[in-house]
Amino acid sequence: MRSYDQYCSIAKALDVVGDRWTLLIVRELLLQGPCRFTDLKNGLPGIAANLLSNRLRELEQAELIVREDAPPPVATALYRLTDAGSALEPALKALGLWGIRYMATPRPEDTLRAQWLAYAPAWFVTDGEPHAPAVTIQLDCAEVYAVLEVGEGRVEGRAGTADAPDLVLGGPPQAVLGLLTGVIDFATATALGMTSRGRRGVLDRLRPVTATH
Amino acid sequence: MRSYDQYCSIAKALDVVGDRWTLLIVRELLLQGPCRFTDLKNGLPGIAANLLSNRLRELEQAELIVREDAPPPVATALYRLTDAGSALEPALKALGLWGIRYMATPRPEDTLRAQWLAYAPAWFVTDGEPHAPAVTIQLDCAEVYAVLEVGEGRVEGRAGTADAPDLVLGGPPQAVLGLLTGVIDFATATALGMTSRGRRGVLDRLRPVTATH
DNA sequence: CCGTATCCGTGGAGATACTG
DNA sequence: CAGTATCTCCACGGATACGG
Repeated sequence: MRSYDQYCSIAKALDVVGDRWTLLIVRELLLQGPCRFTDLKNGLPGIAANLLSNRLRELEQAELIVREDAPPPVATALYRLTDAGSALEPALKALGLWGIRYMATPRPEDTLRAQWLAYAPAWFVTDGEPHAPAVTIQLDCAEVYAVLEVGEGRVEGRAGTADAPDLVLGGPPQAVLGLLTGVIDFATATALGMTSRGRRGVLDRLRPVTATH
Repeated sequence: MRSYDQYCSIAKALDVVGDRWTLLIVRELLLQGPCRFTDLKNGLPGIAANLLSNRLRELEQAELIVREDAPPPVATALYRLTDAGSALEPALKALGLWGIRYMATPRPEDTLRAQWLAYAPAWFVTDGEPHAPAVTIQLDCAEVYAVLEVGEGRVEGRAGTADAPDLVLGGPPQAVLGLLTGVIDFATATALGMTSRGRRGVLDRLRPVTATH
């Protein structure tokens, strides 16, 4: 990216990560941990292979990622965030928190990945009853599965399924995530097609994070 | 900007503000308040007039800014952030905090504006002695003037000059801002050409903000 | 299978000149 | 002063082919 040539830390940050796709690559590495080229390509639907290749080289030169050889069983290169790269997490969180306002309107052409289903509640919702027993919520949106573990004041998310979840939410992603992030209520989510099975009362302990100015 | 078509709030945010120059336009409106076209052009050295024009139209369509007629004395259009536009402030702060790491290396071609000199301490530094009397620091970097008011736990910045500052810092911007944001110490700043006049002890009450993960 | 390199069509970015 | 019009050029996106 051409430099803005401005002595301003925002402009400097954008000089490094302002290119198209760059921040989304960092997002994937934050959510998934060290990735192979193909993992990244799968997590970034729409990116061209040559562009991903270019971006990874640029990120490596900027020392936001390192490329390293994976241990024996994999035998391929892994891309991993450096400390400087990981330090982008607060910026991505702030941007993602702002972007929630655009998650309410459904778009059929939008793709979905399990890790995105998991990170939104984990980043933008807290556990309002830290002393209550931990609970597990299973999310199932359009064949994409994620698990939320709620307890000790935190909400943690991961892709995949749980054995005995306390609550299972299914249906359109915008209904499930809208409910979890607090932009719509239970009745509205249900009207949008959300299904729920189990202890829906556990939803009451979730508290949406609000922006800190 | 072409949409990423991903159901992810970060991607959605970048769909709206990921275009080149867009976030910097928001930065100027946050720092300067409502602006005329020319104010923005001056605050964004390097932008082409047509591109600024395009971006303003896009921002207006996205309802991040409103274009309104200024009161009689000015008789021209003013661009003002909406609530949704102002809500980008935490994201810009997080990005700017991350970008501070690139402020240490001097680049002769970088431009500087007084409002950038003012916002960095105001956003990234706090007053560590909230009960001490308020003090005023004058910054003078390359003919660019800004004032910091430190007191009651806060640091506020503005472009311009002060009558009787407690401390005056001058010299290369990277020395002055590097010192204020805590990336270098007083001796190093002095070695880089920073000059100081007045009560340098007031610097001890400044506390750099660290990223909140 | 993993990743890179090349070619090409399209659109956005940037510079300049011009107009109300 | 506040933009608009026009032009060139490069980045992006997509497809394909190639090297390890």
